[in-house]
This record gives sequence, C-alpha cells and structure tokens, in this order.
Amino acid sequence: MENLGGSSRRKAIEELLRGRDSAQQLKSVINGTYDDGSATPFAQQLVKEVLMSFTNSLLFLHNNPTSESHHVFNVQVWDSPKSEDSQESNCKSSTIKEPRGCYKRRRTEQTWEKESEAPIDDGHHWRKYGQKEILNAKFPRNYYRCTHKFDQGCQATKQVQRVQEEPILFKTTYYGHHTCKNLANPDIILDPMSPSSSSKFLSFDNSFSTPSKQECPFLSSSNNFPSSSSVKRECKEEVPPSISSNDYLISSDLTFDSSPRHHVTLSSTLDSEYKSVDISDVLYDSAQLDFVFEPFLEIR
DNA sequence: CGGATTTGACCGGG
DNA sequence: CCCGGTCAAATCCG
Repeated sequence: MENLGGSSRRKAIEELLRGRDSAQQLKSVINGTYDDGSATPFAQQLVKEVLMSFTNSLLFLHNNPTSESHHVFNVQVWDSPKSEDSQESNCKSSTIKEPRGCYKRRRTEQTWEKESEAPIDDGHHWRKYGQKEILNAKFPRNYYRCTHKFDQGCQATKQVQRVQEEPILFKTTYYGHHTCKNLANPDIILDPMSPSSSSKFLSFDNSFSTPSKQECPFLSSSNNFPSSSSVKRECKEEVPPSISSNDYLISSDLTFDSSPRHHVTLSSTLDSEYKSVDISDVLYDSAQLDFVFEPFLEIR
C-alpha cells in the first residue's frame, strides 16, 4: 500500500540496471570486436556516455534519501494490481502458518548463463535451497538464493547444474541482480550489475585498447589468485581436484574469443518469450541491442 | 547453538 | 498430470 512511488521507483531502478547492462554488453562487444584498438572512437565515446548516464542515474536513485531511501527492497510488497510482473501474491500477508505460500516463478528478470569446469565463486554468499532431478539430465540441478534474501531483500538466485561427466562441466544460470552489500570475496564479482560495486569500479576513461582490465579486476590470470589462503568457498559442491586455476575464474566481461567452454549467454525475458542472445549473434549483429531498449520504453 | 544443507512435500504452469 | 521451482522440517556441521 501507500508506496506507489516506491514501487515505480523500484521499477525505474530495474530498468536502469537493464539498460546499463545492455550498454555494458555493447561496450564489451565493441572492445572485443576491435581488440587492436581500431574501433571507431565515436562509437566508444557513445557507449561511454550511455553507460555513464545509466550509472549516474542509478547513483542518484540510490543516494536519494527520500521515500524508501536506501533499501529498494522494502518496497517489494508488490501490492499494486498486477503490474505486469505476475507478482500475483498478496497471500503472504498473514504471519499465521498457512499451508504454504504461493510461489512466484518465471520471473521476468534478465538471466545469464556461464559454463565452467567447476562451480563458480562469484563473490557472493549463496545458500542452497533445493535440488532437483531434471528430466533427461544426468545430474541434478541445484538451486541457490542469496544468503541476504531476508536480511537485505536480495532477490538474486542461481541454478547450478552439472552437464557433463568428462570433462566435468557445470552450467550456472543467474537470475536477478544482487542488491545486497556483503560480498564474500570482493575481488571476484561476476554480477555485472550489482549497483553497489559496479558503480564504483566503472571508470569510464580507461584505455579501450586494453579491455577486460577495468571490468575484471579479478581476472588477469592466475597471478593474483588468492594464493592458497582465504579460499573459503561458499559453493563447495564436489569440486573436482584437477582444476587449473586459469580455468577457475570466468570473465564477467564477454570474452568470447578465448576458450569455447567458457561460454556466456545473456538473455532477457522480454514479452513472455525467452529470448536468448548468443554472443556470436551479438558480435555480428550488435544492432539488436538497440531494439531491446525500445519495447521496454513503450510498454511500461 | 546457530547457520547451512538435505530432502521430500508442495505449488502452479503448461 | 507431469515437471521444475520453492518451501521448510530435519539434519548436519563448525
């Protein structure tokens, strides 16, 4: 109730996050396409500005102490009548033990997938909440949510599924963005749109000829990998012992030219269609990032 | 003892 | 009704 401004504000933030992510992807595409630094400076400049606009807007919204102030998730009582998001749930209203809550599923959030040879430590606290045998899959699928779902309202979840036996291959699918502050390992951030962190290390005036430096301060090969010290992982599901530390870290930037098994797929559930954007598609048709913007601005 | 995991039940979409 | 996502009681573990 009474947080109409709050819920629309939350939506605005979500849209900005999406937009910023798209801009970030586009920036990565440009960087990756012309890794010799021969990209047109005009395009680079444009992407920089778009990215900066999104980040600044987010900063303004986050720093503005009006209304619900710092925590957007307080607004998430989703009471407004069916705001397209299919949050058909005012059933949690009572604290009485009801038979069971209603589950909201198929969220209309952006998702992205990663494949790796080991479960990924993405720097966030994950708590396993389920495991399911999946039809036609050799291995069960594990469900994780952010540990700070309740104390900070962080809605991020992920699914980790082993997809191969030899070589061992895991696929991790992320849903939603982290709004929590506590990072398990601040050096490793795979969520490209965590508003707290990314707005800090996005310095827009770095040289574009050396990509994957500003967005992946954690990457840079095995040199600065935490040397046998605080490797207290949150997801410690049967980590196979034979992992070269090179393969362990995955770039949050879209490094599509390097190893094929680190395949990243970004997708957004637009109009009820699970629309997947493969990296190679984006590479050769980056224009589709443009019309990803349009429907959002019109419909909502 | 408190937090994380396990695991079977529950829920709802297709 | 099947299947995948989620809940939550029981259990584990530091």
